[in-house]
Amino acid sequence: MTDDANAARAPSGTHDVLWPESTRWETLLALFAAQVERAGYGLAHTPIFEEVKVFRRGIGTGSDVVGKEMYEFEDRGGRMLALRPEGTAPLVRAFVQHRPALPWKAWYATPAFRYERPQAGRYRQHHQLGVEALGPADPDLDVEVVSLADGALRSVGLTDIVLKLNSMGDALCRPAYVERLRAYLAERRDALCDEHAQRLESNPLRVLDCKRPQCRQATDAAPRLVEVLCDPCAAHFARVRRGLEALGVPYRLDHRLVRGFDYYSRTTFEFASGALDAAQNGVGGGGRYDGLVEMLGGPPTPGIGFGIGIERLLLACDAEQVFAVDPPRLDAFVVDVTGGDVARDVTWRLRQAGLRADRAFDGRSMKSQLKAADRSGAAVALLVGPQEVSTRTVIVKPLRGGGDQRPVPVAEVVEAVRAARPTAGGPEGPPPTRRDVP
RNA sequence: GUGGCCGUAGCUCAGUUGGUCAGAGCGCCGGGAUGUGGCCCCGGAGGUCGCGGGUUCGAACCCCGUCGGUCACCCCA
Repeated sequence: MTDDANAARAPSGTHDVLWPESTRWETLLALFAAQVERAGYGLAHTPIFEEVKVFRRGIGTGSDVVGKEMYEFEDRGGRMLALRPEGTAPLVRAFVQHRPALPWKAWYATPAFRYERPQAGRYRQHHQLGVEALGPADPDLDVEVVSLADGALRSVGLTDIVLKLNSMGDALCRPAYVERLRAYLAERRDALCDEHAQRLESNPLRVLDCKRPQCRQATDAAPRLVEVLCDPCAAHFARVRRGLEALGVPYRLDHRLVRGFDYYSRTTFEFASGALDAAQNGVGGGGRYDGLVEMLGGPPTPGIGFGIGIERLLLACDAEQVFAVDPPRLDAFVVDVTGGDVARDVTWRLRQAGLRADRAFDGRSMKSQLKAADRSGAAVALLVGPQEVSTRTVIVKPLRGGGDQRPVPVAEVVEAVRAARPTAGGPEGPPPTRRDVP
């Protein structure tokens, strides 16, 4: 990029998604929507910003996301607001506010904002696809949600992904475990990295997912939460595991999986792409949050959900060389060298008939217009010169594949173009061509 | 927030130890007799070398600052 110093540009950490890349996004959204709606989830839109307390109470002030990464601001009325850093808390807030009938299953596609230093796969505005299911404490709901996330990732062709699974216990068994872990680690404080020696008191769980070798060593033999779950949590977790196995969803138990938000309880999970060697290889994650609704002022209501990062999912697709999506092509491109009346009328007519049609502007030469027709990817070019005008015809010239050009009466143009279309779609036009999408 | 690397035409990049160093490929625009794209040929537009300051007789090349990008840490999608 060699912009002038004063040329406008997207803010640091944000990015534009322009055509044709945007067709991948569209296709992804459509695939995702089809899968989760098939499972009874309905689309929910909530505001892009919320009162700060929605996130503070739900995610927890101890997390980095809330502590130092939120886009907070005070509006003109003195309200403290924040751009959403994730998707769960806003949806739970909406639940608390509207109290829809249970079970309530919703999905969303939304931007999320975090003030972090940008790097590969990490943006200040990124986008997430996700679902939330409120009401049932049933472990089969966990199975449903995890398998939906797994299915969403696999539906775009990803295969090199690992599902990591853990249980964080509940308010009964976790506190006891945390104390035990703290005591265990306290004896080995010197073996920990500086940072976690510090954080030992405030949040010993986080030491478990430290990547530094010394911390890994110190925690290898540490007591594991899954081994000391209370009976109900253990039974829940066992049922979840059995369900995933029954559905053929492969997973790997990971006792170090301690997700960053305070609201998680019991089942937590994360998907990592093996194709991404960057530090940001997590393409999605989620978990159960049985206390969150109460934290936001609602009645005790269990819940579980997941979020998938769109940018990271697409990066993983690039790395695995899957989910290449062809942008939709035009059915016809009108080339008119007689002043444009025919281009104007014929193009309009084709569009009215549900066909994809475009044309050249500014009265360019035939060569120029044909080049544009070629670049557009249109199936046929419709040529109009003085002779065609006088005979009220249009030359239909195939641009792709074989076939000779032939004159067609203007009155029959729509049918001629429809017949020349590469795909036999409905009157609304062909669907986007998808490659590598099962 | 901390650190490493980078910043030359729309894109990908060349630019020797500072002195025709402002270039190439692709893309874009135009042309290749008599209305017809893709291949090929010819021509053209387009950059105050991110920005500001400094060193020097002279800087795209050196120094400082700044902005942006990128990678890593932290954390996460």
